[in-house]
Amino acid sequence: MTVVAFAEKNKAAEEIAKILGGGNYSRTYVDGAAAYKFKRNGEDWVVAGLSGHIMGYDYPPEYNRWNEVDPGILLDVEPQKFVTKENLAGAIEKLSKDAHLIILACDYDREGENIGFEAKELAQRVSNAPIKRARYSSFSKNEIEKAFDAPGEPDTGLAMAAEARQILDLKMGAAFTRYVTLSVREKAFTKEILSIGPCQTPTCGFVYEREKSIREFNPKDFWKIMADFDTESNPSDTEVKNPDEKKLKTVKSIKADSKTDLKTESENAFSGVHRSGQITEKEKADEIFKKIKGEKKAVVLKKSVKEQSLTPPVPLNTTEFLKRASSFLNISPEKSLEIAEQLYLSGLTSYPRTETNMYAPDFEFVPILSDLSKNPSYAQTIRQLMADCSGKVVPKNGTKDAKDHPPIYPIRGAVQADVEKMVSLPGAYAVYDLICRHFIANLMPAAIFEKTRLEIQIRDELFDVTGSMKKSSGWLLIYDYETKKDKLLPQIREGDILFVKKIQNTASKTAPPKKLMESELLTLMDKNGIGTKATAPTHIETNKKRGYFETSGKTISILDTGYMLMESLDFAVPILIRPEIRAQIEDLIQQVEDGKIELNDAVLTGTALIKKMYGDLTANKDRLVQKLAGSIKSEAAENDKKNYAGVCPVCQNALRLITTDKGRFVGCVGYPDCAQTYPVPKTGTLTFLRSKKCPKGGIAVMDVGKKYNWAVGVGPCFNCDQKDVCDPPETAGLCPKCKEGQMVLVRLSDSRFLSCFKRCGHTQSLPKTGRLTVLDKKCEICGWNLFKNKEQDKEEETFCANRRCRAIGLKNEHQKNP
DNA sequence: GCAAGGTC
Repeated sequence: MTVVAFAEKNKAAEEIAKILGGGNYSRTYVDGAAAYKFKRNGEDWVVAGLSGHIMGYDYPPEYNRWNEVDPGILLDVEPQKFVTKENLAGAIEKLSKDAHLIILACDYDREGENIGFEAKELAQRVSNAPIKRARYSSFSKNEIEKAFDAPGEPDTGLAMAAEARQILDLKMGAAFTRYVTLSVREKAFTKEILSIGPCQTPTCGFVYEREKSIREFNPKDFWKIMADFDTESNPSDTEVKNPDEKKLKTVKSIKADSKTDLKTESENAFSGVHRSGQITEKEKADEIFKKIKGEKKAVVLKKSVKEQSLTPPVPLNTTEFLKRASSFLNISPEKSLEIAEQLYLSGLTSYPRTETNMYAPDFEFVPILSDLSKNPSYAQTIRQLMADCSGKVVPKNGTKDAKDHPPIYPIRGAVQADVEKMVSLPGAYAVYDLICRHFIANLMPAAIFEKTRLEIQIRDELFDVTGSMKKSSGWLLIYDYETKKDKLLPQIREGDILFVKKIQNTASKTAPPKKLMESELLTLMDKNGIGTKATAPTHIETNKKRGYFETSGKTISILDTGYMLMESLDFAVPILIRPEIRAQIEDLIQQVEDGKIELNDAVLTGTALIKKMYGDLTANKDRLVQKLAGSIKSEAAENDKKNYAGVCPVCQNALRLITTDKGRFVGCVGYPDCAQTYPVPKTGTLTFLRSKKCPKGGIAVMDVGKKYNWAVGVGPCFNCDQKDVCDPPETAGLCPKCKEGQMVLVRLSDSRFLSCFKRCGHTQSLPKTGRLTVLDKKCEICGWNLFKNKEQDKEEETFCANRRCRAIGLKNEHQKNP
């Protein structure tokens, strides 16, 4: 007879075995699941490590044929629970058979309780043994022993809360996703899925809101009055009263200047901003400027110097870690989490999925610090830290204690080569290094800055000047991801007279909001309870995969499909793109967790809520489909490089070259809702010239049969009065046949010749090889432009290409005297 | 083929 315990993951199972077995345990495998055996108080114990959920919800197979099932039906059908990991299910049954006591020992949270219940359900198929629950939130010996010595009862409410979430998420996701996807496919051919979900959609909503405020932004004019001051009348005059002070200042200034601020002419020069800051009325700015513009002197009215301390960052939880990896290392949340997972599995850092940002009171920092000293990049700082606090380090803790896992911290010290050997993902060392530096920085003293403020008066107008100088690096010594540059000011006292070097009144416009950064999105998701510590990166990836938004570096840009989907939903079911949707479902789930309502009631109420939204969505089908089908067709057209013409001025969808049996034209993909078309020439191969922009506002410029250009919506380029500006032709001279058109140089891929621009048909040959250019000089005999040709290994040749001219034997003449 | 949540 045995005590069998199930932990949520392999590592946890091993930790538990290590503690309860007093260091003596052995590992076996049962159906692929690692199980750790040991003896405890004379009893046999087995702790098996699971791998997250073993079961999942899905619709019965007959509802999985999209084309045969009305998506709305899915809201009246209950999803069923299936085993998704057969081998683990088998392992649970095998182990449970011989158990006289079964202990659920998954993570102490909602999903952990639920995973435990999955194991419980499987165990009960083969065993009548009592099933208990061990609750622990760290792997301290004390806590683990307590949890397993006196295990409690499983918490049905907590487990059923997760159950409610799974059912409602699936119902909503499946019904909405199928409805939108199938509706759009009625109008636009696409294999892509347009998905909707209670986490992914509000995530996209955040990006949409920012994009909308950028698009709707109205820049406003403002004026700003700036003054440049100097303590000396002539900055090049280096006469110094106190040589020591001067030397010191110079050193400081060079430090700042060499990095960034090369504008400063001397260390005695600095600039200030008029007290009014951004002045919105031009008259007011002009009036101030007029009053002081000739002034040469200013007086320092007030000076204040304050010390400001910048405390170190609190310990890393998952969200904070992902944000910093994105901002500092430019690594996406998904990749960062993957790297952190590998670092964790290699024993280099702690468990990466945690909400907690404070250490347990008995956390031992010193052994880790001394191990980290192995890495020479940290050794010096750690030695200093230990010396300064005489071995008693104190963390700067955060305030979140989710009782799940400790913050992310380094477990072992290692140098770059070792880390890269253990985790062969790009960025692995950068992530490890960030975790180590963050850990050390957290234990270090605050950084101290000296902030100086000056109030300077020109006549009776006030200017503000600020300066800042780092007095003590503190934790910034090891955490130099965001270096703040010093802004140095010369030594100045109240009452000093300054020289005014320049006063400027500059007109500018207010800038639109910036695009959303990935780290900002993570903050928004965290704040609004979208996803969990472990899933935020997945929701971002889902949106990228669906083509709703994309990231370039750290910034996120919405794509057309994403914008149109959000815009349509914002109109039809506004709650769907906002965090409220998650909040409402979460509220129901919480009631299940608290035992206030039953699982069934939560599913019923939640389903009713989803049905209401589904009704609002279907009522606005036309609008939704029109916008989305348009954007999907546009995207396809844009990818069809050969035929893409540009953006339709009427409906903003794509214009493309359409060829039918009856002819060809440029038309809008929004057809039949938008019937915008433009004619194109009937004959000749059409090629879009992407580098050419029509100065008369043509949609695009195309090359027609390598003969002439055509601007879509404008007409043939040779009739255009902008022709010379836009596309100066390489002309030789008047056509000797029709005497109307110019002979232009036609360059084809494999040949070149002169052709009449009026297309009378007259052509004339040119040298077949060599680098050919049309010169500005004219032939004195016939008035044609002269040509220059340089063939490899030959002398450069200048000549008149006019056959008639050459026919009368003057070629040599031209050559001699071009 | 649809969601979100675990974890490898």
